[in-house]
Amino acid sequence: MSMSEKEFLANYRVRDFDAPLMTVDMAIFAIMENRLQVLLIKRADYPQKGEWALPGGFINLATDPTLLATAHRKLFEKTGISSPYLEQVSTVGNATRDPRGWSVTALYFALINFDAFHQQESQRFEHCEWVEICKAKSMHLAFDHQLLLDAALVRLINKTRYTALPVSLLPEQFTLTELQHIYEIILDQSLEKKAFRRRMIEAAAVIETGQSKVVGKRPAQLYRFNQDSFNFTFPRSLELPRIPPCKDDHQESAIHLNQDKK
Amino acid sequence: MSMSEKEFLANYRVRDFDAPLMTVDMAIFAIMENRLQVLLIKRADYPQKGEWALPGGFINLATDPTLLATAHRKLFEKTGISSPYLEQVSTVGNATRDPRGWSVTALYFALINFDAFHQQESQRFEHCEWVEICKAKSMHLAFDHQLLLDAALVRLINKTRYTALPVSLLPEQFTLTELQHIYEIILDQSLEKKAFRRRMIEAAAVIETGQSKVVGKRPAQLYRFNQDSFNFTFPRSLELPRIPPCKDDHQESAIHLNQDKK
DNA sequence: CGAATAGTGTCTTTCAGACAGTATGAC
DNA sequence: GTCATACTGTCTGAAAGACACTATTCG
Repeated sequence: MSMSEKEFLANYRVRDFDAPLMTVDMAIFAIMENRLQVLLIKRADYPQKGEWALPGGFINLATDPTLLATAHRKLFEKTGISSPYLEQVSTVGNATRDPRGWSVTALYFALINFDAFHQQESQRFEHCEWVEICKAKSMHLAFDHQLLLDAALVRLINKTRYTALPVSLLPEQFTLTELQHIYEIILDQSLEKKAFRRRMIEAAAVIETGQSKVVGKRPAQLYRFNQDSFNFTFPRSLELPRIPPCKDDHQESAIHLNQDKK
Repeated sequence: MSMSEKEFLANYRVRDFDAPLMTVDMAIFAIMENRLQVLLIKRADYPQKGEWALPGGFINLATDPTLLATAHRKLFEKTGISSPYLEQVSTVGNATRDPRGWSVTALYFALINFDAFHQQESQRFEHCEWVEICKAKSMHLAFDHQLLLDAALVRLINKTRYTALPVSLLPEQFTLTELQHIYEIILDQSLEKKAFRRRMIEAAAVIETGQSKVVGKRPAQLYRFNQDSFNFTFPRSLELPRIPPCKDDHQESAIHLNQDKK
């Protein structure tokens, strides 16, 4: 009752209280072979040994200053990359997701350039593999990692519609055609070239570097991401593909419906 | 090595490992007296006894099935409300935010109708108070709760620009003028009446109930939220207030700039 | 030259902002 | 009638979509 804050803290023993397990899990995305891929590991230890899972693990209370630092550490351990795009997606906690007991995981997602990964891969002994999204979606993953992967994907797809986030999947310099291609892969939808370029350039999301790159026939201008627009969002989202007008029948009634709106 | 998953789990002792403290904190918002307010409590116990803080606390591993359930329980304990708008904002964890040690908190934000709160207030013994946002922002709050409050506010303000979220601050039925007023309070910006109504009605975010309500002179149509559009987002955000054109001087050059764009 | 890729001109469409107008009811 | 509040008509403007067009390089 008359204890001071100092006394309270001196007598406080964290271990005296039940606490849930706390982990950090990572959905690490990259583009390779024209597909969006996610890095999965094959669990080397119990529980769920041998199952495919998102990389992740415990916070190192001694060395990780923050939760974000834990995520950076995990990412670096798996990919050798130290400055990726990294964002918290959500935190899931319940009594049943881990057989060891009540457990909470903070899910982060990272976007990396696959070339940067490939070069620095070396010091891994845990088996890990890049898996195409459509395949990963149909796999059985450990714990509730299928749900986590889904949440990360939804976030990526949503943000692709109104930000320049996907630049983080490309190297420093890129052509607008390459960038558009990445958008199309993520959204699984083709985009209008002119509208895409106008949007990127007029909002100054990307900046011309002056250099150019020859891939096919005509050389293409190289662009880089405008760091000023790190938290930039476009004033409108990219639209969903239009419902192709049903030409078989009912076309007239559809037109009537549209006119009713006016 | 040759241990089975069953054996592993039988020998696993959660307490054998260091774990951070894990809490859930709540930013509970309501509108009263034409102001956005947040519910703060005066901490009854150490640490930070006597300081103002966001309501929150530990997960009850025995009774809370999920993290969201913990948030619901906390909210109910403080407000008596069981079906509010409740959403996870973010999770903050680091070694320094709590003097007891490495600690993680999952922040949720809730929107409630103040009338619903008021009626059911009774069984509280911990001192709690509604505080206007501008005042709360200038107060000293326990731990990093000032940062948490800020994160929740940013989320609320952002979502107000592109969703119908603020309906959760009103009773079941409301007039469009009332709803617009709530938007204006949150955004601290006046909105165009016609544009606001068109947006809400044409997107079917709200539905006419047929009933009407007399407040001032002419009776106003009552609307209710369209549950179908729970996860609905408007195709565009409400715009920021235009920069009022500087009439003192430089007006001509401003006009030139506009024309240059064409 | 043709083929292929890079990049532009310009019209339409959608939806928010502006603002003046009309409608309804209390007094 | 006036006044206040509810509600509408309709023009402007910003930014996305559609699509035909030109430009540059390779062979």
